[in-house]
Amino acid sequence: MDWMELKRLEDEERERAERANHPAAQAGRVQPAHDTARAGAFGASGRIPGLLDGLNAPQRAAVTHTDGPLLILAGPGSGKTRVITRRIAWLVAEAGLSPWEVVAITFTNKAAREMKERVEKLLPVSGLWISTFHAMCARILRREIELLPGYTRDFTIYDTSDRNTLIKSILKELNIDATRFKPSAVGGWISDWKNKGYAIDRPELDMQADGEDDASVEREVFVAVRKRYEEAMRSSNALDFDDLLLKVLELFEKHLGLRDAYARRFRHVMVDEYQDTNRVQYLLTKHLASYHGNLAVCGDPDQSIYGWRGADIRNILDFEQDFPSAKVVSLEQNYRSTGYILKAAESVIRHNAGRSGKRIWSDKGDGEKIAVLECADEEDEAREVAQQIRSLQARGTRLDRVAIFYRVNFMQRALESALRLARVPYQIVGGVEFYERREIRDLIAYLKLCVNPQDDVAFLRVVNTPARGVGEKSLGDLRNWALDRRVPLSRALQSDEALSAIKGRAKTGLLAFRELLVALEPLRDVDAAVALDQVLEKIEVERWLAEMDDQQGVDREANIEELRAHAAAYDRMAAEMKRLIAETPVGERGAELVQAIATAQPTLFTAPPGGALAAETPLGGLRGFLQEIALVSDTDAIEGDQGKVTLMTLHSAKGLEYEAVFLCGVEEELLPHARALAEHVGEEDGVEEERRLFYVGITRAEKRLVLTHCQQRLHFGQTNFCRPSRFLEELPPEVLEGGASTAGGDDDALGAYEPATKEAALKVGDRGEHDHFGRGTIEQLQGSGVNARAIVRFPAHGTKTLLLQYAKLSVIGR
DNA sequence: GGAGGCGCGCTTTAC
DNA sequence: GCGCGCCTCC
Repeated sequence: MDWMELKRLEDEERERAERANHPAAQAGRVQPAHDTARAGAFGASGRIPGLLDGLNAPQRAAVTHTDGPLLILAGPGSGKTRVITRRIAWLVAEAGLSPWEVVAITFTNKAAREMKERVEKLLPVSGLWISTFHAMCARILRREIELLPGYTRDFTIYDTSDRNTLIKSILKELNIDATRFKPSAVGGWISDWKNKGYAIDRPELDMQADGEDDASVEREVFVAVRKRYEEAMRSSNALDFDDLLLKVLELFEKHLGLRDAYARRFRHVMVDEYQDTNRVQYLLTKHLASYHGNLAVCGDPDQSIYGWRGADIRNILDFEQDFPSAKVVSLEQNYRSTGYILKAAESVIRHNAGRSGKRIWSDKGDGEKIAVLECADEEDEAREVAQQIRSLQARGTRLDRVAIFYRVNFMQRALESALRLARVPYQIVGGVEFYERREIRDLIAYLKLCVNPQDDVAFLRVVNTPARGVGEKSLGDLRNWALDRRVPLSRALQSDEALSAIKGRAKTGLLAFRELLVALEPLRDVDAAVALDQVLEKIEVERWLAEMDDQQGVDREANIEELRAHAAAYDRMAAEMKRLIAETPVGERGAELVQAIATAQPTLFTAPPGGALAAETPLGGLRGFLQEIALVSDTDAIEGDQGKVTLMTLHSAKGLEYEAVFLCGVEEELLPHARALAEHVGEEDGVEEERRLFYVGITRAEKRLVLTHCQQRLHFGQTNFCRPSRFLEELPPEVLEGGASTAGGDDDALGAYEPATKEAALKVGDRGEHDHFGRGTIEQLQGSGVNARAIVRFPAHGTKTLLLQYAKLSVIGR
């Protein structure tokens, strides 16, 4: 019997088992007393009172729609999370679904965690399957990947820098000039290519499909590297982020029985932030919903900001064509921001073409006007922001309700030092990550080797860390031996033949490392903290630290300590979850439900103890810890109530809200970013995505919004002049504070700047023309410099105060 | 084979 | 302005 046939049989068997275990098929077996599985774990409605309380009409419609496809167009602050969580609760309590029949996909782990908590607050259930695409796929793969040749369930996950390291060595191996073809760029090509799902359905496609000019050298490089990359990944038993999704897609397409098993299991599929899904995610979603057809997606085309990593806004725009029977619900009422902020957001986003004309509105008052601050340079900007935050704090705003956003990470530096100087506590999202630090990466490489010795990237990282006298030369020999046979380095290391050519110190070192690897082997099945301690002991930490000591020795020790704490915390969490599941505290969790889950446990998703609850069972142990840290997103670490201001990029800000928001660097070339303005980017596409980014930033603010821009900024240690962003001109003057920084009372250097020249050219009584308001007469002139304002009466729109610096007001006559 | 010094290039955005 | 990579010297 050949292999494929064997797999088919397995799939069919799986399918049969699934069918047999389907709640519908065994209702009688589950709970004779209550018809639990069908009628709802909580019986008649009324068990969960008030599920619809406080919802507006469209929100209710979204919550109660239970059959067929559903598109929820959710403007910012429209209570989307509320709708999703209530909807999940509704499906379980009213529509009779079991929790494990619902899968909800969120954009970050943090969102998943919060959503799960909120649902569990509404009704005492467990076993909900709420996670990110990546976490979900990792979990499916831990179970199913051995259906794909060459992989085992002990696979490691490579992050972007692991990927680049591997590509770098491949470039070297293929004699390709790594200065001309940067590993990160080549890695980016590969990632783009994968995100589009070409590997599945159009394997022959190469980067030509990206619309790149088909400069043949580049294409050759791409094709050659990609091939080697895939080989090396398989030999290392490693998957990159894109693979996590792609391999599941591959499994689903090659093994329809498996696909169907999952699709049948998930009677309802929900995807949040649907506007930012890429093609692979789209295909996965379709597979998951292929059996029951109950797909609910939620998103906002105006907040699509991940085009650059393959997100395809058409997924959401074309949903109705895609699912002609779809019900569409628009959530337009905003519960987050005050009027001026919303008005600003709306008039900005209006400048994008091809929108659906969705509006957002609020019944809150106008609120505070938006401040636009012009600053001398990035230090001045940072100081100003820090000062304003202090005064907000003095007026009673909690610091954890304040955020600072910026377009690019490097802007964080100036802000950080100003905050430190002003003694404003802060936390930074992303940027220089804890897990990026050298000693941490080294230790993680060791841990990865425990579980998956085939991992060549990890092997190469630590084979000579701490120093064992293994240099380039001897390592080269080993690598060639391994390469010739297409085996992992750890295998080569086991072979005396491979080592035969190596002599002296290097040989001693390699033999020592070989022994070390053997000693690490038993650690694959222990708890994370135990494994880490063992590794630390075996590599002789003190010596290692001493060796690394480049006047930061103390820091490193603290970092290692922190890693230990993380590992121990993970172990505790996993143990606690497993205990909970094993003991299933009946009282709080809904007795029938838990029983039903335990009995109706389908064959999927790891078995006992705990039945279907295993859907949320952490993998546990070292493997689980490694998976967890591979998939944490930057925003997952945000602390909510620590009395700290939060700093992050605009991209990280999606989905969050703060009482006060400072958006820095609202300048041409920064926002919109120069790259988005480059000729080869579809000019409009680029700017429109930047505008959406700006829109996302604005709409995070509840009450207070401050936009800053500088006259000059330090770039690569060079001073560059900056112009205010074109987006500022798109803000209606009436939502802007007239007096900029003077409003707070703690005014400083602003008045000292060179006055703008515009007001000199205007006189009361002049006739002017404005982009939005048309022609009008100037009634009054106030302020000077950046604060110069004109009060203009427009016959069509009434009297407006225009901040001359931004208003497109031209004089047409006196 | 390892350590220290110099020079280059870099900055989108991230799971 | 900094980090990484390459080069040189021990």
